Amino acid sequence: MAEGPNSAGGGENLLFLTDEQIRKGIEAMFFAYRGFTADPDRILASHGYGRAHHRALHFINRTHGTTVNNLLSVLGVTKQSLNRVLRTLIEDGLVESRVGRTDRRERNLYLTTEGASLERALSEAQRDRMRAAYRAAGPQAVAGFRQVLEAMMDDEIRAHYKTIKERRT
Amino acid sequence: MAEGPNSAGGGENLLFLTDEQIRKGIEAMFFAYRGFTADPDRILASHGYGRAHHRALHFINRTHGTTVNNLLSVLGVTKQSLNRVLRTLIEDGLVESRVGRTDRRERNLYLTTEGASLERALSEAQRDRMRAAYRAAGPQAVAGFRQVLEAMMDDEIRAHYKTIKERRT
DNA sequence: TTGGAATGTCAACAAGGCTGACATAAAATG
DNA sequence: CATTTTATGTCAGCCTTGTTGACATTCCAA
Repeated sequence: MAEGPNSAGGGENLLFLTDEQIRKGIEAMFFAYRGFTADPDRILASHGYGRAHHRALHFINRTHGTTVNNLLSVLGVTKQSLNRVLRTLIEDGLVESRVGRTDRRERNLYLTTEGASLERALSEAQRDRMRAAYRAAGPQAVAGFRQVLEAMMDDEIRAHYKTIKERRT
Repeated sequence: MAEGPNSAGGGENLLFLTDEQIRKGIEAMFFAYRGFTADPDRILASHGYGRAHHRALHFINRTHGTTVNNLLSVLGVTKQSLNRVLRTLIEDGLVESRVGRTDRRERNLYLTTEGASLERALSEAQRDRMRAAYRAAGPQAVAGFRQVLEAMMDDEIRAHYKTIKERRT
């Protein structure tokens, strides 16, 4: 038969999975991620913040009152690293940290009015680009985009993502 | 009509572009990129290298004999930053830097046997995950994935990407 | 031949990861 | 009630990888 390296199994058509195709996908991912972060990065820089601050603001905004531990597992960083970022956000009055009601060891995190305002500016910039890309590619492409991205996540992380996915706000 | 915030024009159906959809896409991008880099990161760490080394190896491998300037514009970093990475790779015998024949200010970069070997290990790990994701999502999803990613790049970067795309090896 | 562009190097600094050690308070458990 | 575990914060030190600025070298073109 001599079908080449991608003829292995399952009865499905896997000929589209050439190394060349996949290599292009890798580079597309690399270049697209740069575009994806470019706009918020500019805003952040003008405020003296970095991407780490953006991520914290984003996830605090998405799940109001989340705990530090929760945030750690979503962001996948150490508490020391997150703490440095949180401390500056709290000092600058963008984030409020309240002692937990049921468990007073916990800290529940909320955006202040000012924090919500910066978060909105950042996510609007990012959404604008994403919206333009979606629009250019069309609904069917977007569905495929999401499918591939979801399949690319680590299992544990996919659980986080799905939690977010099912939430109704 | 009261169609909501996404009813603006063009005659196309843009109702799928809800802020909620787009927010999910943003988070998918964030989580997927982590998965995308996780496997090579582990290999790199065991060699005492970081992502910057991976990127350099990748693009030197793709365009043998590329110059430093060329690499700079693809990677989007300063020459000082790239130089530090290149220096360690050269010192460790993974990359060879030859003085340009026509212009002796230029340095043409090549992977050594050892460098090519590490590059292969890194890209194989990354391709394995990408292949699994592609396989799980199917050919149509992959096409959509690539369309959206391409639309998300900066214009200048898209030019780089397309150059790569059209190359026949 | 001289000035400017391209290239590379050195030094210093910052962001944001990491580990390790330690403190505190509160909850859970014996 | 005593002890252990959990959640959080903090200090110190290290690494990678980005940044600027200053400066040397090389080449090309006016």
